[in-house]
Amino acid sequence: MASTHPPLPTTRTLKELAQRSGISAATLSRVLNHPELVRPVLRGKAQAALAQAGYVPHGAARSLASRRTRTIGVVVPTVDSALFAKVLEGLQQRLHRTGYQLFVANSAYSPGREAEQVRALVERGVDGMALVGSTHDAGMLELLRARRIPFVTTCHHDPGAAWPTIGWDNVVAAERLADYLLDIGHRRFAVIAGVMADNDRATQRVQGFRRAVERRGGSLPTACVIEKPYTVLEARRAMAALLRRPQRPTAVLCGNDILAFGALQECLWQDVAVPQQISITGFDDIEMAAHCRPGITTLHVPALEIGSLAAAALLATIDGRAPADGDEHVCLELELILRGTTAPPSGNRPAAPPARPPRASPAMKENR
Amino acid sequence: MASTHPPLPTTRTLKELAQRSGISAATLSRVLNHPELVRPVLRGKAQAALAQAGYVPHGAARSLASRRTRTIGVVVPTVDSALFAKVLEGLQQRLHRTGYQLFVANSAYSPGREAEQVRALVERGVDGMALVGSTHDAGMLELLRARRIPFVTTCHHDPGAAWPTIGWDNVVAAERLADYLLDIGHRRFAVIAGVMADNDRATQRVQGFRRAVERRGGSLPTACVIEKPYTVLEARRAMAALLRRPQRPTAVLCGNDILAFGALQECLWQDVAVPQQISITGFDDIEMAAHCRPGITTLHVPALEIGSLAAAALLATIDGRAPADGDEHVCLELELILRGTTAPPSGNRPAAPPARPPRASPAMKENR
DNA sequence: TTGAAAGCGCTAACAT
DNA sequence: ATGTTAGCGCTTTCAA
Repeated sequence: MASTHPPLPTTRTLKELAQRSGISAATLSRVLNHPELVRPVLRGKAQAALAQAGYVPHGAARSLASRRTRTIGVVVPTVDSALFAKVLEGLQQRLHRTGYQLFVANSAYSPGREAEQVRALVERGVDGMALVGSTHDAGMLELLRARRIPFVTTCHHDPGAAWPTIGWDNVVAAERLADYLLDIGHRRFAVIAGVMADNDRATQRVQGFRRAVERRGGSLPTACVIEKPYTVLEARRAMAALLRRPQRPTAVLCGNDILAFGALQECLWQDVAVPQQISITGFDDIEMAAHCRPGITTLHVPALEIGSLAAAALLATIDGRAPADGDEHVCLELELILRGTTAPPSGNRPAAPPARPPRASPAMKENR
Repeated sequence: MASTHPPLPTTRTLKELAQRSGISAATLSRVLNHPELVRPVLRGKAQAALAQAGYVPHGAARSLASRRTRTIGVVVPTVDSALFAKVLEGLQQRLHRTGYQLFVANSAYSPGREAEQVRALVERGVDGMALVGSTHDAGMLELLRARRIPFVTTCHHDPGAAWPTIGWDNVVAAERLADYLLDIGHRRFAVIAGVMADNDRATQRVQGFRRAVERRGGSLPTACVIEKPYTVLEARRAMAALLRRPQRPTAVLCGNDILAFGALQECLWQDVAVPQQISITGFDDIEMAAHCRPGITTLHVPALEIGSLAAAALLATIDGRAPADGDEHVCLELELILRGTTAPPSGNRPAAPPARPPRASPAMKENR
């Protein structure tokens, strides 16, 4: 199976290449890094020599001498999430175009684990880091500060942070969702939230829901907030539990679209009509939300854009440019996407609800 | 906002630490890398000094001297896929436990782009690489070979490959799915496939479908194979087109669960009963497949396991151990998961189909 | 068992 | 504009 191969080409280093090409290693290096400093004729020769030798720079040596690695680290809670995956794509797109590579690690929603991963990446010499949210280990932040490693945090908004943040205000966004449900007449809510411990985004969303309800004189007792990991299965279990309650909520606010999808499917399996008997909302607007029947009412998070803005902010800081003015704390407005999972509570409506969800499927037109 | 900070600790390097601790840099280095070579007393002192100084090794210097980076690279078609995300998680789990970090790049399903990314990662000095499938740029493979960089390929099966492969046989698996539909009486098929150009997995799945059909004397004309990018929207469009045909297929084989989900939702939106009027199958068994109504009949791909097996194979090769015997070409058997999207074609059944999909929801029991 | 010293391959001052 | 030279911070012989 393993065939014999020709011997390895012997020209691996610049020094060797310098000797056999008659061009000094310094010039060769310049051609690689600052070609404009080398006269076109020589540059051409050098490039030919480099190409002909199939020269591949030695990153470690390069980094040791230049003190940069052209490498960025990112730690997300998990890569197995439609949202964070898109953020990663956004980061990659921007970074790869600029010749950077991306270390990806996951924190599993634990600040301690995040700190470990960050440290491992700092050891690898990353030129910058992207993180998620506001909840971080103090020692980790101190390490980043002491080492002067630029970093940004994403998917949240924190105008007080001493570093750039790229995201949105989870409290305000969640509030808007609840406000909408209140506007159309709902008063009896339940929440299927993500696990809130160490998760500022999940916590803030619940805060937003609660604030909206209380502002209208209602309340959201903790018994009405079910915390669940972000899986479809767990969301179904939570919804199943809610449906068993003597007094069912008329609307269920979910911590994200995965939870909303699970909640919705459980209703469908139990022949509970959505939105006639119960309304459901999500958060993130992942692809599925637009296409399932009924479509999920949610807030659109421009995840790709957030990734690419984060990359841009990082690159700017690395290059010594301060992030463009007013860009230190990008706070995006999330669009409210009304779909089929929400309607006024049935008590509020004059006639019997239609037997089936609406047939119209506008999502076929657009792509989000 | 930017407060003044205490000056940076001055002890950054081993040399400095050596001077102020009275322990030589060599010993300090040994304590870090081969602690068993240092007598316990000295080792203790050294560790104390290291810890107290908050010493963080300099990866580039380390790599330059030791010729390893404790870094692995992986290039997947896209990170924004439930399947590849899980493979990445599997890789991370195993790798992080061993002190490796992961570079993640995406090929966007293009071998040329994959080659670029691999080269960039080789420049970064990765100790090993994980790739997807069998379709690769020849120059890229040559680079990996010349540099003696261990690599594995995943999500396919190729017993002829000169490197370890971890995955399953897409032809055989697809065949099994089609066989099942044939067994329950289907004869009129359509396929919603992934884009096959440069995608061996997508191509082989269609081959498998076709082989099964032809083996029973049927045929799968190219007009019945619609190629689409792996998005829910595109799958819906494909299914909409199929539903418009004068002679509808009784079963639609989809290239993966995302396509199957889209196909299913389009049927639901159009009030086409699944599986009574049309059967649908997926591939991968992503979480959603178990929970939507009806559940999607599919093949279960143990993505997490594949990631972790790939990591194990890589680590074994890096450590100079050959992958355990028989492990060079791991070919996993995929379990066929029968759910609600498949049933015998209606012509084959005695009575009228039930008006609604089945209520039973076994997926609540297990987690996949 | 420990320390001294020689690089690892490159970049960036510094000379020319 | 190009070449010479001195490190970058660590690991790893080698000698003691």
